[in-house]
Amino acid sequence: MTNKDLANLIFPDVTKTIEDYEKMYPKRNLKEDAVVTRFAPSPTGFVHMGSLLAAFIEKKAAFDTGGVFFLRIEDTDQERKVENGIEGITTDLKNFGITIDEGTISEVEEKGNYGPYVQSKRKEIYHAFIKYFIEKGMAYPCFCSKDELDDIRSAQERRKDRIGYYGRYAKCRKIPLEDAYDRIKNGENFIIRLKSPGDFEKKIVVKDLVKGNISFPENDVDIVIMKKDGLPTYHFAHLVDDYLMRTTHVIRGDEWVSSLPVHVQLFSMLGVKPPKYAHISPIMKEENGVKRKLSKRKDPEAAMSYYHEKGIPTEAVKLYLMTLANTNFEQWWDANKDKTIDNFKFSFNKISKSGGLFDVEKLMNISKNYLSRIKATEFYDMLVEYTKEYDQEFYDLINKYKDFTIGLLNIEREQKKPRKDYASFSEVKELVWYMYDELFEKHDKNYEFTNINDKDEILKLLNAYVEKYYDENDDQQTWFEKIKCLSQAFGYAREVKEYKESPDKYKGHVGDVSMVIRVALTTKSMTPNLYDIMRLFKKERITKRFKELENYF
RNA sequence: GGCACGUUGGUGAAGUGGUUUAACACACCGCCCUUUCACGGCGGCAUUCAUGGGUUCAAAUCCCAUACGUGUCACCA
Repeated sequence: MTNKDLANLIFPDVTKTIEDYEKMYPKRNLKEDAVVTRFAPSPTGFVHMGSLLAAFIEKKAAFDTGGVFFLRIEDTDQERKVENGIEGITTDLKNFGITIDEGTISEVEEKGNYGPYVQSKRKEIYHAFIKYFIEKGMAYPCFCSKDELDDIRSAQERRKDRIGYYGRYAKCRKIPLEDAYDRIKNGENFIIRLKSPGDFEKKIVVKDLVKGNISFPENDVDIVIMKKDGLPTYHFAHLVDDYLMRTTHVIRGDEWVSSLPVHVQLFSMLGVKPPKYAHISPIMKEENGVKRKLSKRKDPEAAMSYYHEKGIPTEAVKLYLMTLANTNFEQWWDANKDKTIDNFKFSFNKISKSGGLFDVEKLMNISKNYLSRIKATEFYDMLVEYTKEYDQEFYDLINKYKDFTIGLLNIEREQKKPRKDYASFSEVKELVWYMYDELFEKHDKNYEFTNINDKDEILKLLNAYVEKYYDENDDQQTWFEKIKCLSQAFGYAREVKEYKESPDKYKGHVGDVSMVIRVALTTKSMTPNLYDIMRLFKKERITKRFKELENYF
């Protein structure tokens, strides 16, 4: 009786060897420093912001080095599986603009030469590897029931011993080959465990690209590598898949760091080089003074759809994730205002070691910056997309007045320091409603007059202005010069300075007069550049607004 | 409880033994300003890097201990 006999009994149908698979999936033909990464989620629903950050980093690392980024579905836990789970992942990635080079593309399709990319379809590959482990005496069947395992655990707790199936507690490890053979032959239930060669007293040092060198005791736990349903556990699937798919960098959440001793052990038992590891910290959220992991269930901002509905451009979310991914990105972006994320070189050692708080405020600020830097036409196109889905009325308006809207969005945009009005598409309408007559008519109006608020004075000023001064063809300088003249004619100072020097001589100053015009047209005391607004309005609408004010009084 | 990692302002953080009287950004506060792009401008905001000890001429940076936080210890990933 040999290990081989046992292996053949357990896997009578496995014909391919691991060498066959190594040949089927050869080392990728890429540049020396090209990085091969993978996003490997379980199909349990939408993609969480933390996973998205990982996917984003994985994509970026591969993109920067001319490598490959692929999507693998980890569905070895058949119980957690969710209906259309794969679809949820692929569409979330697509909506977020992360394209995959290889892997699963829908519930039923995939592309690339290293598949299948869905773990439940790789059973026979895993079996070949598990068979190999058994043949080599590196794994063995375990017949322990749930109750027996519980007993072991409570014994360990009682003795204040380490928890786990190892050393003298690993009782199935000692079952003679013949006995194991017979029990399996008799149809007894079993799973496969790793025969760990590790020694807990010895230390190993594992290099992590984010956390640096981490030292652990060697793993001596005989972990389960194949479950009762015949599917491998995460650890074993990780070994087989990332070896065969030739992954160079495993980027994942830091809940995996404590498994590192198991993983490096697995790779060394197979006799192959492990990938490089980068463990990223989770995104945190603060609530009632307590920090906790951003939760898929409790926090709406963990889902992509949240940003989509709010009309926060995906590019802004990406920029924010980039600042979380590489702490030096923000400064780089500030110094390279015309560049995009693609121009930025990602580096592993600039990933933050500890988990940062998810700061929506900061995200909004980044969004403002982003939206202020793009072309008005780009902004317009995205606004059309957004309103099409969420605001039919505004959608119709901006389509009807396309050039006008673009002109409006372009106010104070093409300059060194563009105006930063908008953080999201959902707030545009509330900021510019007064620009559209259709919205202006039905909107609640609260004219925010300030220093000059006498009804008659206001109407006199406005009348004189349209009749004697305003000309829609004036350039900005002439236009303002005329307001100064108007001010002078009504006893207001031409310059603010003059007024400040001798306030008794004047009723106010040119700023006060400008304000009257601004408020009369828009009802608001704070608007973008008044000259530009008036250019867009033209004389007709200006007179109309002034008239409406008369009725309002 | 074992193992591992982390701890710089309200927040994200720079910083890797001396140019740090701790960068930058967000938030906050003050002042100015309504044609200086006011969703701006200027200024302020940690005598101190969790705490205590040690090494050193010199420490946020190195070492030790303590506290706190996080992860993990499944036939879940």
